[in-house]
Parts: sequence; structure tokens; C-alpha cells
Amino acid sequence: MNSNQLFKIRKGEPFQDAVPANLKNNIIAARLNGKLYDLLDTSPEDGNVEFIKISSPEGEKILLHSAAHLLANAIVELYPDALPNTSNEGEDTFYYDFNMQPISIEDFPAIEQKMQDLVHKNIKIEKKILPKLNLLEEFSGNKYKQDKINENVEDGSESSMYIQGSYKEFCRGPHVPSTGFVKAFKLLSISSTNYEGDVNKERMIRIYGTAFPDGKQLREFLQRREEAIKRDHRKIGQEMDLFTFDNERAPGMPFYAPNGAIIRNELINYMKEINTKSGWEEVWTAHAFKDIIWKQSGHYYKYKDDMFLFTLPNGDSYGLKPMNCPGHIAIFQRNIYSYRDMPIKYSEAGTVYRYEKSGEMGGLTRPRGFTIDDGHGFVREDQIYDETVSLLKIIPSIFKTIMGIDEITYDLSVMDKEHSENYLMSYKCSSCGEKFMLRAASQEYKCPNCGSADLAADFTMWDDATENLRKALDGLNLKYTEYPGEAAFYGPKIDVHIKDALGRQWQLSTIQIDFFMPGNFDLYYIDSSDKKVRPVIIHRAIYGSYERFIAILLEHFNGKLPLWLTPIQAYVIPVSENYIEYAKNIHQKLIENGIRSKIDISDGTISKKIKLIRSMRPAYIIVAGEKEYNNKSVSVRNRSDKTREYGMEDFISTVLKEIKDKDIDQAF
RNA sequence: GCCAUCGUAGCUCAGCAUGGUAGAGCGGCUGAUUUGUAAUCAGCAGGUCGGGGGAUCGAAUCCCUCCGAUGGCUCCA
Repeated sequence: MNSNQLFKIRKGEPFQDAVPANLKNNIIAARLNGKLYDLLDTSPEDGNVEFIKISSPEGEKILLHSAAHLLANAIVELYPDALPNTSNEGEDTFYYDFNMQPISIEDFPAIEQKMQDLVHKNIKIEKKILPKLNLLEEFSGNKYKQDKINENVEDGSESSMYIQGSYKEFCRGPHVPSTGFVKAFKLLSISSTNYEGDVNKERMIRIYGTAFPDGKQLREFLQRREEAIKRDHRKIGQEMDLFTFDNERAPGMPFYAPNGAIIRNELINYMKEINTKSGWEEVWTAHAFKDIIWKQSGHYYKYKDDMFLFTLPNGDSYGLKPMNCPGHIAIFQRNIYSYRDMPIKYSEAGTVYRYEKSGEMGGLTRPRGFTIDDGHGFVREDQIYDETVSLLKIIPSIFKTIMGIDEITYDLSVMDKEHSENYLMSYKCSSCGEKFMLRAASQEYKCPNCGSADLAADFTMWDDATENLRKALDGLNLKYTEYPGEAAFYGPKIDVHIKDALGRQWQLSTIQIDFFMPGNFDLYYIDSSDKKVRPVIIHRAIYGSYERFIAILLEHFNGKLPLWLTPIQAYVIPVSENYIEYAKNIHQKLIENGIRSKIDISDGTISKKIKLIRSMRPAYIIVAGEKEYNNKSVSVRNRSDKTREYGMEDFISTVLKEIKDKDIDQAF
């Protein structure tokens, strides 16, 4: 069925009756004039109805939602004291929050069994429209549902309740017509949360699960999950001997072992190349600053609790840098610039330190010390567009080169104009004419010159900047989603996401426009009429952080990195003692050609050495014995366990080309 | 920071419920073996069981506390 195929329906006719017989098992909801209906609803008017397949994206959401209710139904039957709160659906998963006794995954089989029973009974899921008062009465034993009703239903109006056997749910719907539609489901994990996300409110048990139209899709999903666990960068990192953590002496601080440092350095060098080509000059800044700079930048007041701060015996107070911008600003401030000098663009692999709360850390994806491929462009307002375009051209090409992916999505975060007080804005004083910037929500709302509160907001700066970002995205034909209200208080931004080999989305790059910091540091350039003008800062990172990016690469490639990033590019094994000399010879030649080679001349069989080195993911394993000695050749085994004999020189040039081209796939 | 689970040798893990002062495999070292593409054989050395405290004649095992890790929540400049 074409999802757009429409079927005639008459007013008063149940949608169910309009479903063609051959589709009955596949259809779970209906859409008429853009509104979703349950199949058991009757049509409010004559029209053309579209049916929602269970396997469509919308159908899958409805299925997850119904599975969540199924879980709640099972929970209240098994745990009569449990109070269901609310459910939510993500991509492929749902959760449901309950106020209930703590349970563990040990209890899952029993809960799943109960859910399965309810599925087998194929209980009808019926809707009842009730006035608010009656709804409140129906849910008199559950204050969470009552809160929901009070929030969502206006006094004197009505809303829907769903009845699934003995289970009732306040819900907008739609749902699958009966529990039998939830065929393939599984409970996944359990965690806790607080009511309404508020740490001061009571704790809820959150149960996660998933559901699919059929068992095959469920199995595939579970396999992908398994695979993700197997590919955990912490596990791969240990297998490849890349990095370590010293949890006693430096929690949250990654230590790179030689193999890991190789990957990191290759990525840094590549970024340096790109920076140089695109005019982002390399700078370097130290890690400890007097706290006055953090007070000036504003970080101190907002992030003091998340900074590493310390005071020396002489009373001087310092902080480790949580951001690189003030350092780059300090460099910018060493000079006075003409409008002709602009833009000034600084970049740095800048290591920052943030005291992440204990529960917020995680491997390399969220450490306390990490290195950003940071860049700060000091630009004229009229240069925002060009710089954004230039970055938006570079970014996808980098991810294509390194990861071989084309699937990139862009978010444009803009101001919520209904709440302009949350943002740093330009104002003009209506009484004295003074122009200045102010964030109304957190500063005194008055003219700094005359004290008048009669101020006129000026959106031009924001509008222009946002329009420039929009134009840049449009001009490059990039599809993007706009998120009003998601902008930083200091300016709009573009975030870039990639999808990895396991289908997971990661936010990596960011391009942020900043009107705030230049003011805090009183930055300026001299324009053509000899006036001081405030520049705008563009903050940008492409990888994001090296630590996180390495983690993503390891999981994306399952540790089998492209050759240029691979720590052990060649691993040489002599067949026996007699060929150690020849093996050393090969190893030496590879090293001389800049290829990262290791040699294993220890006792033991080839089989065993290969077996044991596999976890390190060397790109090529080279076996050297009589045949190779006589042919002046190497026998090479690639990561797919294929072998091939190469002449020595031939192999070296093949490898060098693969490295130089940053190939994703191996040469053979 | 909150909830849950967890912390035993370089790595993977057993032992803990029913307390009696540690055990395996891999790796390492030594010796034998000289090997042709996912583990040749034998021997040896590694741990005050995350730290501290407590009840007990006695704790890896029970209790408390601190530290750390993992999965979520919150946060992520």
C-alpha cells in the first residue's frame, strides 16, 4: 500500500470499517485531515482517510506507545500498589515511570510473561470521552494522572480515557485496536528518575522497553544493541592498549598510552592541515589562569562549581581553563586591528578541565579533562556568512574522509522571540539615545547612561546573524531543522550530527555566533571611519573533542581504523628462528618508510601470535619465511584474514598510498 | 549530586547466599620445542580481595562509611 493512498469514509462510519480486508492486520490507526484517530473511532465527517501501517514511522510510535501501556497494565496487575505516571517513546524504545517498590531486571521475565498473557487475550483497547471532573474521579487513586489531567484538560472540557480490560489510562491516543497487535516486545533496562525531572520530588522507577511489528525486527534491534556493547570504546581501547584511567589518582582524566597517542596525534595533525588551509592560525594557550579572567568572561559565576579552582599560599586564586576562548581573546588583545585585518581566526587543540559531577562521567565520551579542536574567529558582522559557509564546506568533507559517511544532519538553533529577555540583546534608550547590550532576564533593565527603563529592543543583530546562518545552510543546499529557543543566550548556532555504522546519532561539530564575549572583554577593531567597532566571535569545533571523537571512531570502525589512524600498521612475524634476520630486515624497511611496524621475534607458533595480536587490530600481519626470503617478498594478511604475497617495494608503496589517501578500506 | 548495580592477579572471571586468612584460564618469566597464518608442552612468579572503620575467636564473604566504575536521572559553557 502506498502510504498516501486514501480511502473514502462517511461521517459516523467507524474507521475500522473502511480498512480494506487485506490490510486489517497491518493497519493500526487512521488519519483524516491531518488528525490521527483510533480505528475504533467514528469519522466526524465525510472525507478521504489515510491508514497508518504498523511498520510506518508513525505506526511504530503508536506501537511503542501501546507497548508502554501494556507494560503499565502488567505492572499494576503484578504490583497493585504501583502508581503509573507517564510514558514516552524514543527511537525504537519506550519507557514508563512508576511510583512503586524497587524492582530489578530479575523481575523482568515475570513482567514480560504477564504482558505476553495480555497480548494473547487480545484485549480490546477502547476509548471513552469524559468530562474533566469524571476523569479526575476515574483516576482518584493516582495523583500523577490527576496532575496530567489538570495540566492538559481545561475546566469544563473533556478528554479521552483508554480502557484495556481492567486497566485505564488517561491518554490522547491513538492506540493499536487491541493488545494482540503488540507482538514483539522486550523490556530492556531499569533506572530511576524523579517526578517531573525535579530532584526534590519523589523518585520513580523507570522501565525501558522496545517493541516492533515483528520478531525479526526485534531480534535485529537486540543484535544491534549487543553489537554496540561489544564495540564499547572502553573495551576496544583496552584491547588495543590505547588509553587508561587512574581512578584513584586522577578520576576522569584520560591517559593515552603510545597506541592511543598515535591516533590522537594523527587527528590533531590532520586538523592542523585543515586549519592552515582555511586560515585558522594555530595558537597555543596555557592551562591555568588567574580567576579574574573567568570572572571577566562570565564563566566563573555560571560554572564556578564545575571548575577546578585553587588558591596559592600567597593568596592568588587560579582556575584551570574550562574553555579556550578567553585564552584566544587574550592573544587577540595583544594588537589593535583594522577592519582590513579581519577576520582573525585562531585555532588550537586546547585541553580544558571541567569538574563533571561524579555520575556524569563516562569513559572518553565525558571525561573531566579533554581536548577540543577549538577555534575562535574574530569577525566583522558582515563576515559571518562567509566564515559559516567556509566551515559548512569543510565539515562534511572531514567526516566523509575520516569515517566514510555522507549522512550528516544540521540543526539551526535560534532565539525564541517570545522570550527575548533570556538573550543578550541590543537596546536603544528612548530618553538619551544610548545604544548598549543587555540580557534582561539577568541584568538590571535600565540604560547604563541615564538610568531610564524606557528601552527599545533591537533585533537586527540577532536577525542578521541568524539570517546569515540560514543563508549559508540554504546556499549549500543543506537540509536543516530549526529549533526556536535552542540558541545560546549569546547567539544563534549550528550543530552538526553524524550517524555512525550502528545507526547512532552523534553531535560533533558546532558553529556558534557570540555577541557576548567581545563585550565582556571590550574587543574592537578600527573601521574605515576610524571608529572602534565590536567584532563578533565565532566559536567552532569540528571533531568536538578528541576524546569523544576517538571513542566514536573506535565504535564506528569496531577498532579497525583506517590505516592512517591505525597504531600498528604492520606486524611482522618470522616463521622460525632462521628467518628472524629477514623479518628484522622487513621491519626495518617499513620503519624507514614511515610505516608503523612491530616485530614479534618471541618463541611460539605463527598461529598463536596471530591469535593473540588480533585484539590489537593491526592492519597488516606479515609472515616471513623461506618462500618470502627466496622471493624477496612478504606474505600479508589483512583484517579480513585474506593473504596475499607482495614484493617488498610493491607492498611499501601500496601501504604508503593507502596512508596518504586516508582510505577507509584496506588496499586488498 | 540522585537511584540501581558493581569493585578479587596485567586481562577475563570463580569463590561471597550457609564467615575458617584466596583459585582458574589467558598474559608474563624460565626451560624444552623451531614452528607456514585464530592458542606446542612443562615449571615458576604475580593479589594485605578498592580504602577506612565495626560486630565476630576469626571477614574477600556480614554491617557502616569513603573512593571509584557502569546504566539511567539531572547537567553538559
